[in-house]
Amino acid sequence: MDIKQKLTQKFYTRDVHIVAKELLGKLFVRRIGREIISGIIVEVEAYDGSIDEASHSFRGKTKRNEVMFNEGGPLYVYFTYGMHFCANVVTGKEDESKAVLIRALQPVGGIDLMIKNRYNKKEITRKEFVNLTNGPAKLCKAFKIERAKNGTALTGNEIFILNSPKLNPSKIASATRIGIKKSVDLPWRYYIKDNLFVSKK
DNA sequence: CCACGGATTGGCT
DNA sequence: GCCAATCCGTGGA
Repeated sequence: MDIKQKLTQKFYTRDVHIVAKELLGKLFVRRIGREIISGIIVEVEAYDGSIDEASHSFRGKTKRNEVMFNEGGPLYVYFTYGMHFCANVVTGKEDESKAVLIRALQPVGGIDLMIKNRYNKKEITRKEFVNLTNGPAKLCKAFKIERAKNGTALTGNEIFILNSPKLNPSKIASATRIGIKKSVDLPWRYYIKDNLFVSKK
């Protein structure tokens, strides 16, 4: 079957909510030179520029959000709070401006390098391990994703996502999104139930 | 465990 | 000038 295959553009050009839910359980992979870092996607949020006031693209295209207006496939990386980067998977057709924020990963491969990237040390506590990738800016730090990665094609070999069987819907929960002040009631956050690395129930 | 506030840049009103 | 799709340390229960 198509286990362990890289997701293709066709996967990303579909509806943002379908893509968001199907991304759960898939392996997010980052190659840095010869090293590989990877983690299972366990929490995401959908943003829809056409009807969603919380979306960066709700008020139209700007220099900052222009990647969101591409056809599904690239990574949209934004800078916020003066110090953090967060990563989104752009979905849908050209000019739709819909994207999926990656909120949390369960570390799988390259964990030593993740720890170095995030804490700049070797030994960490159990609490620090749980905090390695359980938030959108935390995982970007661990995976070395910053401004220069904005627009990176997920069909390339630097940042990509590997396919895996679709999760049973009973394992997926939906809830309101975190950290926004507009469109607060939309239940567009999706996460894997009972996973240790989900940022918030 | 929870609540609160400071950090710190840059986008856009 | 305002404030953000966040994180972390502090202080109290």
